[in-house]
Amino acid sequence: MVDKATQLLDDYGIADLTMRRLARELNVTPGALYWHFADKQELLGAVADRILTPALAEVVADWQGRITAICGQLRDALLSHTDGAELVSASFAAGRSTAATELLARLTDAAASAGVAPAHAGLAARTVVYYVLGFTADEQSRLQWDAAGAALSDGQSVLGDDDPGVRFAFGVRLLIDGIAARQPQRL
Amino acid sequence: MVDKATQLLDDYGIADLTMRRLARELNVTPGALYWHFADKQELLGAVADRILTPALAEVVADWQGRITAICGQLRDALLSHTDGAELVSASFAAGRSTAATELLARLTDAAASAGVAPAHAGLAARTVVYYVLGFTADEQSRLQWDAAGAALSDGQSVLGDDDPGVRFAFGVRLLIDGIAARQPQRL
DNA sequence: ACCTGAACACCGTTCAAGT
DNA sequence: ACCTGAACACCGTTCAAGT
Repeated sequence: MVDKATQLLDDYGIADLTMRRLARELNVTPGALYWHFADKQELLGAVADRILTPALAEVVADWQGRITAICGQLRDALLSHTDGAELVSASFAAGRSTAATELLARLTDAAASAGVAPAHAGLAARTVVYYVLGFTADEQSRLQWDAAGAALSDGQSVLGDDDPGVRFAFGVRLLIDGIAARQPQRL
Repeated sequence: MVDKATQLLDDYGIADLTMRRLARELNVTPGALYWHFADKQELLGAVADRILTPALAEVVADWQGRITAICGQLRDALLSHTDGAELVSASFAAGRSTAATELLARLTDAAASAGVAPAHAGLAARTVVYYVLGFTADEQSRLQWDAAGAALSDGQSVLGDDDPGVRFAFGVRLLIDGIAARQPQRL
């Protein structure tokens, strides 16, 4: 069920991931889905959890390394599925992905390790998540847009400032520096 | 047309801001709307622009002051309309709000003033926008959720750490410190 | 220039009834 | 326990034809 939904997402995108279409693909009536899921959001949350599973690999490192790793794994996971960033963003906002909640908890932990006051660590973590989701949704929509169209004009650069990975890392470092400045005092 | 759409948004929320409903409210046929707007996204972009107009008030200050002001004005504008953050987020992501683009340009300017390399100023600006949209969408959904329900349980605090304004400012400062760290060298 | 009528191709959700 | 049939109340978009 979640398998077929994920496959539908990958093959046709989030706009075509409808309850009716999923039912058709499973050779059941639309109503049948409502015995397994309370509503569409719950189904999407389950798909989000599936997408996020690879991003839950544990990492042993200092707090900067943990944040960098989680951000990178999260972005990779989102980019691995058509409209992945958009779907996970929606499920995260609706609070219907437990995996997203777990990821947030780990970032909160890392922020606390950085010396951010307990009351603020969760805020710092959310700031990071908003960035990764926003950046990746943006990247993915451009990516998918010119995948279906121009055969990438390429432009000038050889290796650098317009590589999405490099651009992504810029923001991650910005956030890490901002978090570092949240320590009670610099040592 | 955009007036009625905005009114519909304020009164019933984004889910009920449909082309058919807007047409009904204007005493026209759904098809009539497509003489004025190419599609629904264009209409939503126009509503987004309307919402964002108050956030375009110019501010004279140093770069930190400009970023803080733009973020605050943006959040206020979003909170002034039902589902404002969600609607503007969608229009921004789809690149169909010119006001959002203008706001991004101003943040890019401020980041450049901060000494961020020209190639990176736009990235820093996007990071800020992702934060404001993410934070405010989150805040607004909670706000609207317990506006329709429990008469706010209130909890413990008297003035502080769980005031959304204070929480919002935390992230803004984090971002500003991160941007400051992007300067070629500290003076 | 601006709108209607009517259609096309869909949605999410509910729920009595069946097996 | 799990699903069907059938309905309810909708969607966005197009386009010939009218005024």
